[in-house]
Amino acid sequence: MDNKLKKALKQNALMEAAFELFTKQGFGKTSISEIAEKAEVAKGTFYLYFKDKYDLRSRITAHKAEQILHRARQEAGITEDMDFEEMLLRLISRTIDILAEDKLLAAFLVKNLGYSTLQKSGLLKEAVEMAGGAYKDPEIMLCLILELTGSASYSAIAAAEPVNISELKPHLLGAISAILEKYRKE
Amino acid sequence: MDNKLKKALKQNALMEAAFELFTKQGFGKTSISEIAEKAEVAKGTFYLYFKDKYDLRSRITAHKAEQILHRARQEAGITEDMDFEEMLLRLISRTIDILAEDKLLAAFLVKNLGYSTLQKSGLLKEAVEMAGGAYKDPEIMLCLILELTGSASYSAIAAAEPVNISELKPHLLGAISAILEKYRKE
Amino acid sequence: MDNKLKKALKQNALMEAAFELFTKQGFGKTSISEIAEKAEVAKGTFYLYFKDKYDLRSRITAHKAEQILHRARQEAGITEDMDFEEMLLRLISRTIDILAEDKLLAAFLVKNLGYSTLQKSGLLKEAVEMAGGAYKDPEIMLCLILELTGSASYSAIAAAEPVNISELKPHLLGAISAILEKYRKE
Amino acid sequence: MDNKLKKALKQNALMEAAFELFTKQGFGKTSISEIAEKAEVAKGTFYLYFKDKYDLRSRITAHKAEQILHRARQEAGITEDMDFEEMLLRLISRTIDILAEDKLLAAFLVKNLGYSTLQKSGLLKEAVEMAGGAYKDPEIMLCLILELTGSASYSAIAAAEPVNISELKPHLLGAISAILEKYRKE
DNA sequence: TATGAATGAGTTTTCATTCAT
DNA sequence: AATGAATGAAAACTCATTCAT
Repeated sequence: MDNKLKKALKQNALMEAAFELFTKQGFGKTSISEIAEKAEVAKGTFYLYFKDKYDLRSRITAHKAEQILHRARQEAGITEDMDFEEMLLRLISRTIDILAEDKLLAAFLVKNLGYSTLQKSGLLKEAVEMAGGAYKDPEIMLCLILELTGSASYSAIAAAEPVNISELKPHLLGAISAILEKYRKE
Repeated sequence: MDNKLKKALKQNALMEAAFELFTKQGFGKTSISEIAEKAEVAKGTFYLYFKDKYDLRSRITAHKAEQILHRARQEAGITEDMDFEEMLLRLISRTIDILAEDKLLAAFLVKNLGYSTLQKSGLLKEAVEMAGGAYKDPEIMLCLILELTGSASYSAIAAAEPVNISELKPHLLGAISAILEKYRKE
Repeated sequence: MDNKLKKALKQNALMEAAFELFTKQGFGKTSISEIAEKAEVAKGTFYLYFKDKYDLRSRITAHKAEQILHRARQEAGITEDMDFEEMLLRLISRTIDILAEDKLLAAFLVKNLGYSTLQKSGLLKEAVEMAGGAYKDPEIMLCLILELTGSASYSAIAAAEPVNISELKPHLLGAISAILEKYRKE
Repeated sequence: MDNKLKKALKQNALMEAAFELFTKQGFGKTSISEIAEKAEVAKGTFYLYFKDKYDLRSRITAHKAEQILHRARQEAGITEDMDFEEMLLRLISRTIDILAEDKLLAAFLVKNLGYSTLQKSGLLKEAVEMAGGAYKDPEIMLCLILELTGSASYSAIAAAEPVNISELKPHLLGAISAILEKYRKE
């Protein structure tokens, strides 16, 4: 009903407010009062939707990650006839582009999105299976690729170190190709 | 003389106590009282040595990083006649071993040691110069390698994901080789 | 409604408690905990109403000054047909009587009520205008009178120096008359 | 000896440092550490010379007041043949000039120098005796004059309210004349 | 459901004072 | 006499959480 809609709106307002504050001033320096104030909601209302700050953070993380991955997949222009390498590179490339548009989101996800969360999302399992035919040790290989991608692109996005993300991107994709090559069953 | 020694000991006691608490229960959940208590020092003494918790953290980070790198270099068995690749792989391998022995230290450094801190340490600059003769874009290449190493080995050390560190290590070194190969001047 | 009333009551309780403590033991030796305890309110509640001790003090000062002036005016028995001198003397006389009843209040106001606060209150401006017709330099004249009154009666009220206030009062009013005389337009 | 000189110098350094800090940031916001630091003396040394902050303050007050009064008397150009009124006016005028040169000193003395301290200084007693011949109630009269002078000139010096001190001075001296007139035995 | 005043435990921080050197 | 590191009691201030409305 209208009621459910309202509820969802309040929850969403809280999550968005918290996300902004967490990214701008850090999790530790953000209080529940601040979040409630920014969301234009009473302090007590917070507890109607979330157990505490930690609960809120993990729900934001999952939500944001899902959004990003879903969008990246949609926009990556993947077709049936592509091979695994091309699909993966396209997906990564598009994800980087999306994160590059939003430094704060990138920083937030890198800090809070562990490999284990990704594993749960199903996407990774899917990818491991797809890679299984043509590559050795697909899970380890994908882990290496994902860690490299996350870590290096974060550094370039957030601090432009050692170079900015658009300059880094071809290098990163090249390195990924090299790793894939190494793991390809001859 | 004696006084300075005592002072250094107190400071060290505070840093060690804080390090343990930060790694065991997290930075945000550690209070200055706790640190002082664990260091067997009065609360007020903390403020004789550190401005606040943040100051303490950054000084611990720098200190620990320097320790690790120094030890790794000492123990890596590097000799004059080695080529760059061998030296780098040995250094990384030894660093991983050291970190593998101490999960908590690994976690702490990954969280708090940014690429920029490493850059300041001088070691990186040195490596870039050494690589300059035989590799294209040495800084970017090294950045990719370091991010991959830090991120992947952390995941393996801290959570044994996707596999434990001893299993991951050969894969990681292999991936690094593949990246080096890609950047080698013909 | 009821809520607002409660809020006002709490604020008032804090101000009254603080006033008593400030006057009895001094501002510097009064802690916020003490104030809260005396007001029978939790420590945190203090910060719901006041920024800090300084904020509280200035609000008490303004509040007390307004109270006193209002009461003095009410009780001074001023009528339309009186001339300025009579009105002023009656007002001052009544103010002194009120302060004489409450040494601590007198001490508090003398310490914390600057001339500038009085200026803001509007009463002074009014008096300046009224005096303008019959007296030269009315603002300076009134300033001299007020400073003399405040300072001398404080000394007599608080310490009975050189004599107690009831003995001093006629002298003070006499001195004020002399000053008025001096400034009267021929 | 040299030793006594050294001692006196340290004590003096502490008093001067404290005076500056008390006037600049207030008594309550000045700590003993700060005073010692500014005096370039170890914290513990403070306790060799003063019992606590209050002791220090009262000694500074007495010292500064004596200095001022002595200087004012020296510079007032008083001669044997002057009558009481002229002497008093000259003394007050010179004192105001001295205080006008040093706002902070003026503020400090007004806050900390009570009428009772003045009484102890002997100067007041002397003045009362001198006035005794020609004026009624000489002590009360002098008290009124001193309170008026202190209070009004402080306001003008510290805040230029209602006008600056050089503008106020003739008014103040005029008012004093009027008071003297009133108390003169016919 | 929603509110926001109230709480008080817990945290940071300051600082007068001591005392071994 | 002089030092200044160390102390710890006490102050200021924060904030998650509750609960009456």
